[in-house]
Amino acid sequence: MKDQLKKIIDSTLASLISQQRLPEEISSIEVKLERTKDRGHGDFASNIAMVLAKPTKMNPRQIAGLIVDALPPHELIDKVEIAGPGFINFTLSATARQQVVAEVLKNAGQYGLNDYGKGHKVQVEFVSANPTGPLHVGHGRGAAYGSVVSSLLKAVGYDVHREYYVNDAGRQMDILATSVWLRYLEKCGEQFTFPSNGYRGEYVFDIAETLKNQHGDALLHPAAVVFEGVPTDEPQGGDKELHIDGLTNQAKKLLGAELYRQLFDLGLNAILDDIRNDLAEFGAEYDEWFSERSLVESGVVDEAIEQLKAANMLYQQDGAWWFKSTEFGDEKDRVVVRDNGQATYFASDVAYHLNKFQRGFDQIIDIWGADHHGYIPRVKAAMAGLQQDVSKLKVLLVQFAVLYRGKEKVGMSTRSGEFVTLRELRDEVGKDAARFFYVLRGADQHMDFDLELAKSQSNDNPVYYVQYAHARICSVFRQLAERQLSWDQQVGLQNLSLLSEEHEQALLTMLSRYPEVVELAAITHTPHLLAHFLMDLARDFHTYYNAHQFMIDDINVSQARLTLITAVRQVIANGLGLMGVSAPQSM
RNA sequence: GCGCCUGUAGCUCAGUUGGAUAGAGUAUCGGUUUCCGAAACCGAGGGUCACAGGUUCAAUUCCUGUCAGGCGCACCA
Repeated sequence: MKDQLKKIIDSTLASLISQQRLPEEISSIEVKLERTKDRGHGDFASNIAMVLAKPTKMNPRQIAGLIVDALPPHELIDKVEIAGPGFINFTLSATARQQVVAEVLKNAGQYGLNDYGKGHKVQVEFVSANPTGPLHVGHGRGAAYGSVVSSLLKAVGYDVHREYYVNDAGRQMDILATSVWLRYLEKCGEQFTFPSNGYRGEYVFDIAETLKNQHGDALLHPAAVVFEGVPTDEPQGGDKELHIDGLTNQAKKLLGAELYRQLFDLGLNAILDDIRNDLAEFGAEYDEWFSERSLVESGVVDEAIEQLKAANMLYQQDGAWWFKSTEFGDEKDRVVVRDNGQATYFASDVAYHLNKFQRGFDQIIDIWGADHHGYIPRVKAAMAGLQQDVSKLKVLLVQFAVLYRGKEKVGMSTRSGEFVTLRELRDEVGKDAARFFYVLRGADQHMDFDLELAKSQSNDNPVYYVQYAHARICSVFRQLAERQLSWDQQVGLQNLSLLSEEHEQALLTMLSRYPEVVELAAITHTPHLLAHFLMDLARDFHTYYNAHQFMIDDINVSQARLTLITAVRQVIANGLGLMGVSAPQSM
């Protein structure tokens, strides 16, 4: 609808230019057409006359008059008016307004989709939490946001590849393996103080239990031997990092490479399986789980480092290899290989991103927690240094959700084991409410997540409001059957002109706005626009429901109304579907 | 100290990338059911859009500065 109107304006402008009534150079100016906020201003408004005022040195209202006079009569347009400082307001014809109903019903589940991004491959990486423990509610926001952004991009025609980057290499995983081993030793009867920097969560005990069941005493070493020569822990006046690293080295030495790997993999797989399962149940689907270790072990990380060296992007200092990221606007240069010869996390991230570029995506979207924002310049710098087109890489930051329990702020730390897991949240609030709640706010908005509110099955939760609208419409049709009445779509479509109530007009407008909302939400990566649209649509429906009846004696009006609400139900279902939220028949 | 994000109704947040009289939910107060689901609807009050400048036909929106909050500034991930 909007596109059709735009074309009409464009061609009118073109003809005015060819008649030399408007100067040539304005042809590059893009016509902007917006939905009006106020029904009194018609359906669409264009500010084109005001934009043209300056370059043409003419009065905006005068230009508007020129355009309006040149506008050919069109069946879609009922009325064109000049208003305010020079807005051109378009009011659609009744036929134009009604045609959306047939369109919705014809396209059904496809209504709202388009091929804006057709032929473009886009990769979306999200969550990518370290597999050192279960996902917590902080990850939930990234999961909900990432999966809805992916769905939206798919809806507007992109070829979307959803990916989870598994950090299954590196020091944190060693610490997890060490933690599991120590809990195992405890279960074998050894006594010692658990390291302050180890993972203390309940799940570590579970994995240790499995380890004991599978391997018996095979990994048992006396505590005295294990702790021999290990630097003291922080509470004893030492350094917690050196302490835990020392224990990891002991594990590797005492167990040997083979057994250590088995221990390591047991922890990794247990947690990764849990994360996979958790995300699947949360409705966050992935096309690929990309292993960091595979990059390391296949030599891709070393290759990337060599490429940087070859490009003269590295230099050696204090025994470490540094990347000249300051040359690309970063605050300081970054270490790629430590003085102990180990590659940093950054090194494998460079390799991973290089790999993404090499896979030929037109767009690469990274969705990160806001705490990683300092990372953006160095990753972009590395890609620039490796001659990649950095404009393809877009990093979207998801701000933190600050947890509250009523008025009480809830602290979170994976290490200490004190956190609310995503699974707990899902168990108590349900997938639908959790997803809707997360996506309700813009990603760059700091969000207050009140667990009490989300857990309470109260009506404060907006998802019920939208779902209820859907269920209510389903209920109307159940009533219809009960009363042994029928609905004939064709009769309804033929009588749409009888939908003259203001509430009905408002619903027609909402239905036709839906594709515009989906497209905008997709392109700007702002799924909350869709959530808000659905709440608005649900509100318009509830208002309509309370004001008018659908099963009435006037058959033609009745059929038209039933047809209208069928279209409303379809759009709600489509929108909720994109959000990964169910559209229940009853609730 | 530097960088990123944020500041809009008592509270939680929208505001169509610069448009017309700044909107919802919630809370408060008042109303609605012999009628398809009251998890709903209708109405009322509630604002110096943090503050000060600037850009222009037009600024909550863009720029600069100040103030306040969150996050980040490792040879950690």
